[in-house]
Parts: sequence; C-alpha cells; structure tokens
Amino acid sequence: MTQIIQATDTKQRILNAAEKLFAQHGLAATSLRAITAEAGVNLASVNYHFRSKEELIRAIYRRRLEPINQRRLEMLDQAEREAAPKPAPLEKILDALLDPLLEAKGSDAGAGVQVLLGRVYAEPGGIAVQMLKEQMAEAGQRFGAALHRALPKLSRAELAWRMHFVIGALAHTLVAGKLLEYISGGECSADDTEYAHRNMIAFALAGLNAPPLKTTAPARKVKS
Amino acid sequence: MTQIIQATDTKQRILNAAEKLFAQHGLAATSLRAITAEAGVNLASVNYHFRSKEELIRAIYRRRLEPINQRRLEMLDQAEREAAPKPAPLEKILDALLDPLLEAKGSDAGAGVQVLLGRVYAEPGGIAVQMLKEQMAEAGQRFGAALHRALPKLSRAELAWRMHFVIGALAHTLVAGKLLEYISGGECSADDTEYAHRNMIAFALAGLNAPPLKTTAPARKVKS
DNA sequence: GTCTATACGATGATAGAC
DNA sequence: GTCTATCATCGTATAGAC
Repeated sequence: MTQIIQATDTKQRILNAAEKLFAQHGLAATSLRAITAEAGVNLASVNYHFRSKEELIRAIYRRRLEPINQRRLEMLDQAEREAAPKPAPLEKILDALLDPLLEAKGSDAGAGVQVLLGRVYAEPGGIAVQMLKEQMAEAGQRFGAALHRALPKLSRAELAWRMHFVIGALAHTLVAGKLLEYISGGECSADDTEYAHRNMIAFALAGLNAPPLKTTAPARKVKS
Repeated sequence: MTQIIQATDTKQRILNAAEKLFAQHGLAATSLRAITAEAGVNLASVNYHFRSKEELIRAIYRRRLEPINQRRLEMLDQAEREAAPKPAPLEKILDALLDPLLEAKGSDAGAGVQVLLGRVYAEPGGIAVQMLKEQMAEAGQRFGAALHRALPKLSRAELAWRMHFVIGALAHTLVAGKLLEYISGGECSADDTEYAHRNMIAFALAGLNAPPLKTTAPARKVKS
C-alpha cells in the first residue's frame, strides 16, 4: 500500500518540480539534476518513470492540455446545444476556443502550456508540433465545423487562415506577453485576464467577420 | 589584404552553417561541433569570432533582422510621405509592417528569423526577448505612432493590444505554418506568400478597425 | 590577429546491484 | 522501484602555432 503511494508520489514530484523549473528558466537551461534535486529524488528516477527528458516534457503538457481541450469542447457543446438548430453564435464559439487557455494563464497549468508552445516554435520539425496536432485533432475538427456553420460565406481555405490567425494571437498573448508590456510602454499587461479577454474577442470577432476576399484568382488593381 | 578576406570568410561560413543547421534541427539539437564540421572550420573558432553559442545565435538574427526592419521603416516613410499631411492609410501601414517579413519567409533570412522567434517563445525571461526589444525599439515607436494617427478613436491601451494581436498572427504564420496546413486539411500552405498576404491584411484590417470597447473602467453588468 | 589542438566540468542517458 | 557508477557528448576555456 505504502509502496504505491511512494511510487506515484515520486512521479508527481518530478512533474511538479520540472514544470516549475522549466517555466522559470526554460527547457535547455534546466538540467535533470536540478529537477531531481528540487524534487528530492534520485537522478535516475527520471529515466525510469519517463524515458527521457523529451518524454518528461511531453508528460508535463499532456497533463495540462487534456483538461483544457476537454473544457473547450464542453463549452462548444453547450453553445451549440443552446443555439440549436441554428448555428452557435460566433462569440460563443470564440469564448469556447479562447477562455480555457486564457484562464489557465498564470496558473501552474498555464506555465506547462507555455513551455509546450515555446517548444513548438523553437524546434521546427520537432515532436512538439506532432504532439500538438494529436492533442488538437478532435478540437480542431469540431471548431472548424462550428465556425464554418457560423460563417458560411467563407471558403474553407479562408476560414482556415482566419482560425490560424486567431490561434496565433492567442498563442502570442500566452507566451510573449512581455512584448505587449513593452509595446504599450508598460501600460498594458497580458496578466490582466479580463481586459485581455475582451480585447481579444473584439479583435477576433471583427477579423473573422471581415468580408471574403474578392478574387480567388490573383486579380489586382481593384482599389475602392 | 588576403588576411581580411580569409577572416571574414571563416566568420561567414560559421554564420551560414549555423543558420542552416539551426533551422533544420533546432537550437538545442545543433552542437557547435556539427556547425564547425559543416563549415569546415575549427571548433574553437566559434569562440574566437563569437563569444559563445548564445552570441552566435544573436549574430545570426541580427544579420537578418536589421535589413528587414530597415525595409519596414522605409515603406512606412513612403506611405506617410504620400499621404501627408493626412495620416497614412491603415492598409499601407500594415503592408509596411507585414510585407518585409512575409517576403523573407522561405529564404535564408526567413530561416534565421524563425530561429529567433522560436527562441523568444521557448525561453520566457531569456535574452532573446531583450534582443527583440532592442531591434524593435525604433520600429515599435514609429508604427505605434502611425497606427495611432490612423485610428484616433482607439485608446493607446486598446491599440497596443491590437498591434500585439497582429504581430502574433504574423509570428504564428512565420513559425508555425505547419499547423495551418494541418488545420486546413492540407488545403492551405503558409508558403503561399501571395495568398497569405491577402488573407492577413484582410484579417488585420478588420480587427484593427473593430469598434472600441464600450467601457474603459472595468464596469461589469453592461450587456447589450 | 587568426586559427588550432587539447583539456575541463557538466549534462543526458544507461547498466546492473540492491 | 530505486540507487550508484559510468559513459559519450556537450559548451567553454586556454596555450600556443602561424
């Protein structure tokens, strides 16, 4: 009995210590020795419970990403149920897409997700991209379909681009909030979740609602 | 005379080899030994010409970022000159902000910038953020002022947020284009520069032009 | 001034005893 | 399951050749 408690305890202690140190100092700058020291466990236990540092990182954000995506789908479900048989309103869809991540920001969960996103950007063909795809597979499908119903005038290609931009704005806010503080001369903070949320919804709503592109063929010269 | 040619040659060979390998395998996965082997130079020459791997990375994107930001400011200057004494039109400002980076994508310069952006995301308080700030200091001021003139109804805070979102959409496109391909089911490619540009301008234009938020003070309860 | 050969401490990973 | 011991490889520093 006590063995099991000990075992899972060690695993959790490693996860918590690693998540904390990764968020503080970055991935490369955090050694397994620092993690195991912080967790009060042996160095080799990391390679026993996880296979490698790489897999440890995966485990960290799998733990954080799953409940976030679950919450997203719940909110989307509810929005579609309330609006049925009409399509869910755009703003509710955006709430479902953005809120769970924005709320996680600042918490331990947010730190874990931030590490993942950074990894996606830092290592082009890396495993982090593949991992994000796996985690986002179901959510991507569902949100794409919901947005297509809400914005039937947009082609699938244009809709995909706009979703991509919204996700980019979200990711950038989660991960590079410091740049916002700098741009605004210290006036704005990405930690102001309430204000961030309102600005982001307003921006994304307008961007998604923009009129479709005039020409699919690259005809120019059309001015006003 | 020939000495100088030799010297700069070694330095350039290191920069080119490093940029190529970093873009292919990421920062952490690329060793200095791999770089010097690729460049055909001695290991220690990296520490002679640059002080460290960190400084080498800085040099890589300093080489790429400076001409890009210079081009941005030139385009902004021209837009303001053409429109004077009226404020430069929003679309021209966006062109100046987005085009130089979008055009660089896919080229060697784009690869260098991608590495930098990834670094910003990957290491929270890291030096890459500081470096980006330095590089963006002048451009940030100039574009902020131009946008403020073009969108006088927005408060500085709201404008800062929206600039932040535009930059996020741009950064995400540059660096995580693979996710766009995935989202769209392979229909869209971030390498389609022309289409990317048009979609992005349309999205950003609408987002920036969105009506200002109703309340500046966090007064709640106001619904419709 | 440029470049090279070589060595040092720290890291991620692994094998085998307990 | 956990630990100690050990390994190859990493970034960096230095001493000296051209």
